[in-house]
Amino acid sequence: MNKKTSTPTMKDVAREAGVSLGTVSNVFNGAQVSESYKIKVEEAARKLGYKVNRYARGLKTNQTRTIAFICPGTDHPFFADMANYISKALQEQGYRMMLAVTQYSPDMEQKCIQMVTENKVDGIIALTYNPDLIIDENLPFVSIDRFYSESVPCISCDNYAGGTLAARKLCELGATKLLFFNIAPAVSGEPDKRQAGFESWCRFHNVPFESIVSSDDQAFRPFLNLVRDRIHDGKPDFDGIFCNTDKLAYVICQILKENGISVPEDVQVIGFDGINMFGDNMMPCVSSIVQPVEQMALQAVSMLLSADRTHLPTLTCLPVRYRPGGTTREDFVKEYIYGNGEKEPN
Amino acid sequence: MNKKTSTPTMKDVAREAGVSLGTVSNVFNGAQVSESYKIKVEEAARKLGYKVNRYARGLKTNQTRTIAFICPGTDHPFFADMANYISKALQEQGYRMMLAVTQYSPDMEQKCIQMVTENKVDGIIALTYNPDLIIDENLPFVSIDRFYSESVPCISCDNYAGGTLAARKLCELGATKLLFFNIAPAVSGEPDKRQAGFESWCRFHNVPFESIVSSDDQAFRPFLNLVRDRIHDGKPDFDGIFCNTDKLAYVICQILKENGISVPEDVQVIGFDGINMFGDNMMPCVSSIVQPVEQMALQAVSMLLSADRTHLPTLTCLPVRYRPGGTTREDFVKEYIYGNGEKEPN
DNA sequence: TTGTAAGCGTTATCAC
DNA sequence: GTGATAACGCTTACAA
Repeated sequence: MNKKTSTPTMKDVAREAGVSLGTVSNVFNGAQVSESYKIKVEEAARKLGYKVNRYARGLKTNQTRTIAFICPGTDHPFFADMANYISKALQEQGYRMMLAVTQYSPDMEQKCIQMVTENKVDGIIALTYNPDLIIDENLPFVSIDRFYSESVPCISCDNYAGGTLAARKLCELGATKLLFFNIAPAVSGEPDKRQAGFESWCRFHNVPFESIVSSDDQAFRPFLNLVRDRIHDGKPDFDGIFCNTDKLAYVICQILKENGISVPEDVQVIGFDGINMFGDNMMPCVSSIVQPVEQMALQAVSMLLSADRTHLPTLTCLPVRYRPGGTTREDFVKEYIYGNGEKEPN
Repeated sequence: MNKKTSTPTMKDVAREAGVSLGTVSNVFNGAQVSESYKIKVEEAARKLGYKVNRYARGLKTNQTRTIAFICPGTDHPFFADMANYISKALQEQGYRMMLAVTQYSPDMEQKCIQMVTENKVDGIIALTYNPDLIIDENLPFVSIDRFYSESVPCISCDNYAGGTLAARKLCELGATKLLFFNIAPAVSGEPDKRQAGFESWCRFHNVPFESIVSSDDQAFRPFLNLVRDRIHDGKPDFDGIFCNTDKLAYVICQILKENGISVPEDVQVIGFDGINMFGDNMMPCVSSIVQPVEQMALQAVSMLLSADRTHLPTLTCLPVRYRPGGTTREDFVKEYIYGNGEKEPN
């Protein structure tokens, strides 16, 4: 019985194989080692069940092949998807992902950065709301949806174009009097551009519109009241709504229906995000401008891991697309019922 | 200019404070240190911006205060919620969470275990499907929804009771001819008990029922065909369906509606999981038996971190509850529209 | 109390 | 090519 009952180390492997410690290290790091020694070492390692200790390695090499993803929480599908794609991309490149959730608390955001820094991650991808976040210049950092400074690359979808697209789509589908709905965010960020894009398109094309932004603490109630005020003789005085998020769009649809208005017959609604009901990329909950979450994740990872980080773009906007989801007047084929894209023979 | 441009170490703090290395360590570990020295050290640390290097600490102490959560992917809301609650619970206890996604691949599951083991996590919480998973007896492990062996505690909701509850609810709400729908899982697990509970209740109460389990590769198509076969003169020969998951329930509702059947008027549908549309615990997508995800997460964490792990229960089943979600005949108040539980004055 | 020094499991720099 | 040996930044006896 060995004196060591715990996990075997390189030393143990070296002893077992009858070679030196350095040789064992060379084998596992792909350095020049004669075939016979290599085999001896590999056999000894297998026999002992040796696993590299990445903490020891990290201490020595000063890189851990671990990156942190900081976000408010994976309860929201957008963050959940982002976490999923980032994690997948990292694993494929031999990296690990640490997940830190902040619940929208600015303090927690800073604490999470501190936490993962102590943990010697090689970089951070963060989706944060604290405008005064202190970011270590020496630690690779990529921000999603929020611009911090020239030295922190920011990834987002093309929010402005998304707003434009929403307005255009609504009009193409027959809407003539538009509304923009949003719940005011606590701090400004890239998503604010959705409204700007929407309004700009409407102005340019002389489409009448109105923007309603409620305060955060009022939740959805103001929209309920507004919708009711705008209904005369059972008909609303608007016929198209662009909501800043799918969640808001979903609730608005509920409100409309509860007030006797048909969606999409009377009023068409487009949201933003492209949320899928069960995360399988096939069941939209509303018609929406969908964010390219996977591309954003891949881009964030690639920029974070990029060898030369001195010439990174300050802001990267990835293209959005429109997807019907039943709240606009449009063929909306439920492919998930009928099978692989084949349309139901009727 | 210091020769060291990188992050300061305890040595730097010691030099700056004019004390020894051991004293600095004692300060940060709450050991007995005279007040004057303590202050000197803390000031030096602040001045230098010292942060503990957890890799060095972990190497020495053999514990990293990091645990791994392994699951198929956070794209599905159930896993996403689980990841969120586990992460939250861990952070509150000063632990970090590593997220590893497997995409339902048995190989990946094993690889992820290897990966996080190399990373010296203090424990693993896993939601896996590989029945032959090799689990290191020395590393604390808690399994969710799958029983492995006496030495691996398994957490799940009370699936059997959930099946029973679904059957009972459907009947209480007026259904008389029931159906159970499921897509056959690749491997058996705790969730299989849902069907058993459902059928047992029906038998005991002499309620006619039928169970339809389609094979995985057929997706939803078999259910579409079946529903159509069962409609005679526009009326189905069943009036209540219990689906093994919310996702299936959601699709079934779509299928029913597309075939001219009203939900919940003609047919009532109950799913399983308790998925919330935007992760905010208030927007159900179907009537459902809801899993106590937060309690399961807390339980998993507490059992994993438990000081005495020799007397842990083999299987822990947490209670489920029924929640109306619009697909059963029942008051379903959309609280998120009208405000904090106050019902709309009518 | 405070300082000194050994050692955690690696990698890396040397001689050989 | 291979084998000693010195770090990496920390904790922890043990000595002072």
